[in-house]
Amino acid sequence: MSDKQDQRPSNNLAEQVMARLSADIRGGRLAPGARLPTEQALTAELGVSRTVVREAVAALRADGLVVTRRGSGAYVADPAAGPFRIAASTDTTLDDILSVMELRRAVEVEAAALAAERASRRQVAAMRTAWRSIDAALKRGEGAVAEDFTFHRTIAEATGNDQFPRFLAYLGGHVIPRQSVRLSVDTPAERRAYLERIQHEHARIVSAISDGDVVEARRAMREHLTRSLERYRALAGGKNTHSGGSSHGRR
Amino acid sequence: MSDKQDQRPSNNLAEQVMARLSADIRGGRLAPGARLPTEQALTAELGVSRTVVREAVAALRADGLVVTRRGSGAYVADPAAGPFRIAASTDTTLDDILSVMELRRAVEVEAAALAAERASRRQVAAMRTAWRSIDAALKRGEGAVAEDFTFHRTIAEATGNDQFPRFLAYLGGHVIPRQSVRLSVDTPAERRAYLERIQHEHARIVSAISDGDVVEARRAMREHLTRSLERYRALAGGKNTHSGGSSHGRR
DNA sequence: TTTCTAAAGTTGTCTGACAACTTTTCTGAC
DNA sequence: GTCAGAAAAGTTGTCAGACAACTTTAGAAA
Repeated sequence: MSDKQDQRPSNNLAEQVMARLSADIRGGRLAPGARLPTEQALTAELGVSRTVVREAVAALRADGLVVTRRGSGAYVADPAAGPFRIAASTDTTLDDILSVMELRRAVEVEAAALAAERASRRQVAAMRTAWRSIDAALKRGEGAVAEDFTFHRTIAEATGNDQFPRFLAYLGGHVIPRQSVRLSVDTPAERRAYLERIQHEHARIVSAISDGDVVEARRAMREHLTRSLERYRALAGGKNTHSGGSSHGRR
Repeated sequence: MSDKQDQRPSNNLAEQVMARLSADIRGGRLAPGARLPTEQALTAELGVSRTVVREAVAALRADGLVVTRRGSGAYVADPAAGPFRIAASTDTTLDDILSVMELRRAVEVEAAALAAERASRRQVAAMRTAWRSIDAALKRGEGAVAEDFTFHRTIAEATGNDQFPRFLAYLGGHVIPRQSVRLSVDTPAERRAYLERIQHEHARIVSAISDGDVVEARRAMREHLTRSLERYRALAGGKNTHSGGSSHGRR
């Protein structure tokens, strides 16, 4: 339930066919391992040319939903495991961004802890270099969003687990671009104070990681990202205590 | 660096063309917003038919890497944000699974904390129901992997943040299937003892969430998943202290 | 300079054909 | 009756050509 698809008419026939087949697969009407109708059958059933059907199947194959075997047919992929993606359409609300930021916080807090356990001297040095880059950008009066992202990436890389930087990079594309909005609402003085506090938080994170202090690294990163979240939440109007929306009285 | 692609010859021309274009985009040779070569140009340059080129572009469009405008051309999508996916090819190593499990732990530990803050009475009841389903399955002598997954999903849903269950569902497809391996190496007695301990851990997690005890919920979930990780790590031969592989002496 | 029109360029769709490969069916020997 | 091999049918992969729908550019006219 609640898949939130882009359900526009899509003047593209191939996309319509793809949406149809994709729904059949995710809806369970086509079980994993089952064979799709032949291209000929689909052209007849849907009233489109084979070109369109083939492009639709190519798209499904790119999403990992089906595999094709020449001479045999197209089959639903085993774990029906399409890629993970975040809506990222035009109707992204502030609540959507908060949801993604919470997910990001979960990953980065743990990344800081793992980095404190595992970071090499060289990786810690990379963090300090990234920190100084932010400082330099701030002194130039810039927002330093790219430098900030690089800083967080160096921590993710220090986990020794490639999934962390990869996932962070993915999330970054969905959160970072809007940070300019956040910064633009303040006066220059407020903004400068804010950015300096951020840098101080960054420094504490690096210190903890450098010391191998897992607990403190986690705490510092959590505080850093939680403040970022709170700031966003305030922007949302303060009426939501969390991204869920609907209230539910417990206790 | 270190992208770890499936670089098999791939007897499918369209996939080769797609890989080529995909690399051009991710490698920055085609900047966001830039126009791709026309289909005609690609057919000439790559020596393939227009059918092949069109299928490749359709695949890229499905991945969100390009958008096409009829009569105008194909353009690199703005945030160049393809979907997040985990390798999941045939050559998945134990280290790969450990990497994913660490990412999962990061997300689920935070999910338990958020659930402790936000879960409604109904959602807590759903957790207890899922817990009893595991119990019933164990009494029937089953492995209860599906029930276990449902249990964890109820917690993710109780965060009120849709990203958590969605991401967990995605990761589940890459980790859960292999749990059968884990269970098959034990004697029935060992296995039973293990599963009962798991259930005890589950119960502590639910209690903490039900009490609204954020710290304890986090701790219980972390302990639960860390033990799972350690078990896997032992299987890997114990020679790796973490998934990174290469050693790097610090301190 | 501005505006309208025509032309060229580009993607979207259809049709037909053949190659490469897999699955099924048929045939013949035992 | 059973099995092995060959033939046939079925299916995806690739190529080629054509036209429709739409966009961009170039040119003509005011």
